[in-house]
Amino acid sequence: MNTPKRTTIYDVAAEAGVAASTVSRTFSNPRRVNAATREHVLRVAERLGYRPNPLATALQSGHKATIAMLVPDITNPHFFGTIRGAERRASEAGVTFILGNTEESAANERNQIERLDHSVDGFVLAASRMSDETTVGIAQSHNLALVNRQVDSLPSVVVDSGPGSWQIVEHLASLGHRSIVYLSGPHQSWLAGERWKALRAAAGRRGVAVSRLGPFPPKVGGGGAAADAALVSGATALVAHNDLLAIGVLRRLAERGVPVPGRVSVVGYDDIFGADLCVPALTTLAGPEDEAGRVAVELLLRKGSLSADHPAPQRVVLPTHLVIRDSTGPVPAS
Amino acid sequence: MNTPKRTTIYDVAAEAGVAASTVSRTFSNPRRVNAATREHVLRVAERLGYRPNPLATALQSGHKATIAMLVPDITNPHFFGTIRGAERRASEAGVTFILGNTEESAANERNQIERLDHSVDGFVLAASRMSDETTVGIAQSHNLALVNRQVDSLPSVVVDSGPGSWQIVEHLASLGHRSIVYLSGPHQSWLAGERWKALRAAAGRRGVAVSRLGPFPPKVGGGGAAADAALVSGATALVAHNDLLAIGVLRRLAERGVPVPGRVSVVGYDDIFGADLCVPALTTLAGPEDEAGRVAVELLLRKGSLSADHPAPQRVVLPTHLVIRDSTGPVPAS
DNA sequence: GTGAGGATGGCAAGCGATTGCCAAAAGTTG
DNA sequence: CAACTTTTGGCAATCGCTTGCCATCCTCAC
Repeated sequence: MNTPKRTTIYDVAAEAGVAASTVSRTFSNPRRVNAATREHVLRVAERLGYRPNPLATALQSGHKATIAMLVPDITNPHFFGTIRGAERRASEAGVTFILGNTEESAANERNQIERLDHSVDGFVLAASRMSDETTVGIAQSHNLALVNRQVDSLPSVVVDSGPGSWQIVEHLASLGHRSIVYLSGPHQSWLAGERWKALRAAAGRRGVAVSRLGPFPPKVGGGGAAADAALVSGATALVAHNDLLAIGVLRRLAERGVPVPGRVSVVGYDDIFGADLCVPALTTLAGPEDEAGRVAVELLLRKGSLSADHPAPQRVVLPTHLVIRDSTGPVPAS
Repeated sequence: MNTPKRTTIYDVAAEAGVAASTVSRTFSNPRRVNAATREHVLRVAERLGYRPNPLATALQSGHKATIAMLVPDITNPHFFGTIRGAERRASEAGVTFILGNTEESAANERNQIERLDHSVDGFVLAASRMSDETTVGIAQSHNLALVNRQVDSLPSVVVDSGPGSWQIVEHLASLGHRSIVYLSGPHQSWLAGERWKALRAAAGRRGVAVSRLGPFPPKVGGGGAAADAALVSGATALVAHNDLLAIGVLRRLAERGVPVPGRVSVVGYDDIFGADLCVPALTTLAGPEDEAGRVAVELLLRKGSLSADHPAPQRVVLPTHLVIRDSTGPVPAS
């Protein structure tokens, strides 16, 4: 509010009897100044309570020490792991962390990027809703790291749905299920597409029938319609696009008196907080979401210091594992 | 990465045939420039894809259009609601939102404030761990809005534990409980203290015995020790410092074969996601956490434009309500 | 026709750092 | 001791925008 005139390099310089440039170098390029002088300047700076002004630094040098993470829906617990991991890594690196919500809209996503453009060194885009072309276009002039999305050779980290989906199918098949229904999430979601593709492929190889219903809103509330639709399909195993939806399905099934896993088995994706609290506890594909956040930031930071000898941007794939709880069981005898 | 030379007011000025100051005013103080000129400048700016650089603006004018929110533990679902609300409100106001984790440490909190000092217009401090004195000190030179903490007359918003705790006691008493145990959270937590005080007062007025155990870590993992300790106390009703702890307690109780609410009743605070998923579903004191986040940001923004005619900084208290689910029931006959 | 006053645009001085360039000082070498 | 290289510190320009102050130019009233 009241600005008590923060101390600047000039104040320090005057007090220490050196030029401002020397003070600046003391902080930004210490080896450029004599050890004795440096010590002295540091001492004076300390005494005066000097703090470099990141804005001024950024304006001149372009180095902002700030990154932004954009998520489609900050409400969705699924993202909290990723947010957490990203914030942690950023904080460790002394980089300030901006969080933005894109409300599931590609346009909104673009806008935020525009807005923040000048203020950050790069963006972590979680489950981006933008098209491949748009993304590539933006990557031309911005540092990007994608989470749960792959576009060309842009740096990305995904929690692997391929093997995971295979595990799900394997698990269900080994319980005797011959027919699976996939309750899909939003169609603009790349991840939703990947999960479906992987699931279908796995089912094909295992000789299990699989069909897709939806899209359903990936929230608990979406579970009602999803469960009802699944029930008429006659499938004995339901795989939901994510845990939220799965929990909603479980709830609806309970309402309708359909025993789980007695009559149908239910599987989710993500292993969010709460997946082991519901009844029956949810069998779900767990992935290292925190890790995904960390790695994404890592990629961004690394890219910043990219030079000729550095390897090209990377695609990281993180392993998943199936957490088997109580919502899956042997196929009913009938 | 590669900087494609962003367009500046000078580019726009040159192209439009006016001075840079005119371009600047067109954006920052439109009424200061002739309507026709303004239109023209806007058109040119649009065509050139000009975006004001917030850093330069902030450096000169001091107006950063950015706020930071600091939470003690980004891992705790309790804060999700508040974070969400705050981000939303900030976004609505066109203010960028920085999120920081303080790892439950007052020192860390101070550091972050120092670091971000130059970059933001103000801070939302959620469940701050800093002492009253420190907080007041910082408030001298920084814009603060407190969530779930009250210090002097600093702007704050709290989810009211007083009436809430009263409701809890009332509910339990009406079920016949005569003896309550409070399973407390971290002692540095202001909120923990408030809850205990309110609970004790309410119990006193209602003639119910109440005692405090703990502190326990306010996480699911803390529930084990808490449940065990509570059991030996012989109380029939347990009130946990928050839902995480309550859920942990529920879990431990189940392990030990203690029927809930058959033998003991359990109540939590916060109504986090998952509170209605566990078995038995948790009776808990729900508060408008999102709202708290919104209001905190609101207070901050309002304070920014504080002038003589404005009212003094405010203390907002948000109402709670008790959500009665399945973890509370009549006191056992024995 | 003249002067007052408001509207409008431009000039230039910052905001607080970074950094290329230069010169003085110090260190090396034969 | 001369000639040269390396260190070290200072000068001043610059990043992109804001804003106080001044000069015009219009309007309007008398």
